[in-house]
Amino acid sequence: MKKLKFSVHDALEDRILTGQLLPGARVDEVTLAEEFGVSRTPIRQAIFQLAATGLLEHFPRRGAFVADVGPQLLSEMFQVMAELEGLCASNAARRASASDIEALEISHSLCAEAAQTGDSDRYYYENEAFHDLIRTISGNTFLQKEIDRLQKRLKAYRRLQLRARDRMKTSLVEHATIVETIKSGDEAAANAAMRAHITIQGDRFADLLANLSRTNTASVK
Amino acid sequence: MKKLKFSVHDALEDRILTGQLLPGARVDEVTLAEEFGVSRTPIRQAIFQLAATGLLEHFPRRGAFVADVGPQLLSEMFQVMAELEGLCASNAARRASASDIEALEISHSLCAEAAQTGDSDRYYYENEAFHDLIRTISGNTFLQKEIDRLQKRLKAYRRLQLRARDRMKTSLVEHATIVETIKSGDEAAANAAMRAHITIQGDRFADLLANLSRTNTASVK
DNA sequence: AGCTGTTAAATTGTACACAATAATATTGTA
DNA sequence: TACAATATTATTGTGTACAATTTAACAGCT
Repeated sequence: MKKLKFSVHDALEDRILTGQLLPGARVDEVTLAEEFGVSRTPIRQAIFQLAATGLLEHFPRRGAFVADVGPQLLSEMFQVMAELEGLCASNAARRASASDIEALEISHSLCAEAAQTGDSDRYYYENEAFHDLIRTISGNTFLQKEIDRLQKRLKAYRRLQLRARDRMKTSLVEHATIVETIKSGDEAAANAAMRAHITIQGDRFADLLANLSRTNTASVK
Repeated sequence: MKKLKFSVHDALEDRILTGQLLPGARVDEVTLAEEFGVSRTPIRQAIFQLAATGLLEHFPRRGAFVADVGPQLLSEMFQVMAELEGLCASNAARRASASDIEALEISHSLCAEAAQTGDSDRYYYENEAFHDLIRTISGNTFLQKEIDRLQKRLKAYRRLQLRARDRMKTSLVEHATIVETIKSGDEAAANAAMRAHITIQGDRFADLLANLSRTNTASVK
């Protein structure tokens, strides 16, 4: 029976995003209700909302579960993500002002610092900032929201991602290309660079997930 | 107090999509409750779900309203839609089997028939079928769902769309190009053709909306 | 033992009552 | 009359009780 500062919706979402609630886990109304110190009603509200955004799966009269994204769906989601981020890059290449470019180069150098120190947590953070900035420069707020939604659905898995040092290096090189293409205003090139960048991440993800499910099924047997 | 066959969620969604509930309209819980012959609880469930998908806007303690999409947001949504449908076309060009091509050509000829008779309602229907088919051929189910969501959010406005004869003709020509590019397996060309097709629609929409809001503000004054 | 139909327990769906808050109306004063 | 403070009304948010349905447990049968 904890006191909480934000809404039940946010608290539940946070639990999913941080991995306290793992994919496939059952989301029990009464348990959460007494845990949050509220009745079932607001819990149900949150569950329905999260189900609508895709973070939960809800089956009538059978309860809610944390959405379990299989390798197939994951790959599909990354394909869409690559396309959307590619569009951001196109827009950014077309619209970026001088100060935008400057900010982008600063963000990129921060990524470079993080990569050099080998601090993968910091790189994760700076990388997010880098992509966020491009989305902002893109200027399409609807596109931003759609990407945010997709990111949330992937975040539960991203937590498991490999923190390989070479990935950080190659990622940085890709970022450099993206910065260059945006700087030069070449929409098509920026789009292609960003799409490739995201697609590679997706492939890494897919590999990881394939490994995990293989070891899982092995240990279950 | 009507009896209803589907869920409150679907019924409410239907009212928005068919224009019985216009953008900006207030969605009153008690009114809907007695109208559907149920209590407020299931109505609230539906409202929260629809708000999460973007069809409704919900303000705490102030009620829910049918989402009112301004010209800016509308344009942004169409840009995203163009990108997503473009991706479908790319995928379709890569994956289409011989029978897929055949089905696509049949669907296209049905559009042509509708255009020739000048039946805009029928063309609307056949056009949807044509696009649906391409999405299916694309094979990305996640992408399909995302497009469906977006379509729903636009449908409330699409109802208002011009049924100009020349648009039907040019649309058909664009369809022909799309079919050709998919047939030839040229991903990039299919993508470009589809994006252009959707973008033109979006521009038409924006024009229409601009006119409407102009006359609206004029009549209000 | 394996299967099937019935019964019991657990869990979700709905209704209703009350609490909290925002919107509106009213009244008093300058 | 115009404005401001207050009171009233309406509407949403939450808690709780009960109904409906699914899941499981179990007994009886082949």
